[in-house]
Amino acid sequence: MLNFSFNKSLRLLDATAYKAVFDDAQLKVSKQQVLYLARKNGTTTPRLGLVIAKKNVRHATERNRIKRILRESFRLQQHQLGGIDTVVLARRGLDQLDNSALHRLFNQLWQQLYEKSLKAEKKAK
RNA sequence: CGAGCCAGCCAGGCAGUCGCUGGGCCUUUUUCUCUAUUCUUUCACUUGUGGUUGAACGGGGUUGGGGCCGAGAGGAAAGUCCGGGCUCCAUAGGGUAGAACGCCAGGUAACACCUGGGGGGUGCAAGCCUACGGAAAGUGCAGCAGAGAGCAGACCGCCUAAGCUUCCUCGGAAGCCGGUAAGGGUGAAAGGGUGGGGUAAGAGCCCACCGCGUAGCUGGUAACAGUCUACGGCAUGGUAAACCCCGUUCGGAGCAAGACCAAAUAGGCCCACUAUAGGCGUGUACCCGCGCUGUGGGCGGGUAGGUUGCUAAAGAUUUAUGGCGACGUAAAUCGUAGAUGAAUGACUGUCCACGACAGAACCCGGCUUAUCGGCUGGCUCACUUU
Repeated sequence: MLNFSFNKSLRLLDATAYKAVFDDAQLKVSKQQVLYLARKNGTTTPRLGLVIAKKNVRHATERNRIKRILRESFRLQQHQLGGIDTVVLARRGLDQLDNSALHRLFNQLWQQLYEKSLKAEKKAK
């Protein structure tokens, strides 16, 4: 039985961790409303960081909703990803989507990210 | 039943699966650590004590894993517009400047809030609105229209008594000099209103009533009110969310406040050691040469980071009691989010009225703004029926 919990070890916890991803984004996946930046973290578990700017998503309730659904989708996909640190940035218009559309969007992007990371590994070899 | 007014309450429910945050309890050698007892190693001597080495078996704390239990956004959590608590800094006292407030009384920790009362406005009414001190200290401002807009003003109209001139039928007529704020007209506003007297025509010019002002009296804690009394012929147009004047209040900065612990790197201070030394690198090794460089320890400030502040509170509910009321007092009961790259959820099913506005960030009291609907109570008006 896999463990689908989502505790602090699966999050980016401070500015240095965020900065590492921003400065060395090996993998990028994006759609009109979101951008994923990611890099290897040298461990076997993935970690997630969120940047939902007030500028792009006006209301606090909408920001909370997006973050919750993002974390939920990450929680369910975590075993596919391996040791990757990811920062997700919201763009304008993300708050226009409803919950099910958000789920679809995020799952699609996690899939793309996973495939890209496999390719990158093959190249390295 | 229709239209409307006021006050208060609710903010999708239920079930299943998977999660998040911080509590409580249990469990697990998972980490580090403290410690009782027993045995053991070795040393000292005052010969059974103390130190020391290791082990066994307990107990506690801490960290990690697992399990169970119960808790977990709002009426506005929002805007950050007021007021306070709390924290640090400053502070003899007074004044100036500046800001806020502005009918009266009360409530409160305090307020720009609330309650009660008064004045004004508005609605048939229940009610609602009210920035409601001073224009009789000074300065300023006011489009268009209009003759004139603040020591008023003759455009039309009205008058021709007095004075002058001319004519004359000696009654008067015309003109000049003028008079006049009743009427028309302009304007948001034209310097009290109505009636009478008066007059050439008029005019607070005089009178009555109404209104206004001042002083008194009466009622009221007061704002204020009065069908009361006296006096004043009437003066003082508007604007103070224009400057201003008067009265009252106000020290500053904020939880990124403040307190504590505290890496790495750089720098500071102190102490010890060392100057033909030592360390590192290098010439194949030694001797020796060359290049680079003081070494070790401690202290304090302080950054990242962590802990705390951090939720028990001017607290809620109920009852009693004082008060018209806001609210106060007393007793009993309850113990109600505390995150920090930031939790309080996601999915599925189901029911219905088909779910609005919207997310705590030190904490309270207000105000303001947003809001799908639903429910409860009280009241007003209109209609119908009896």
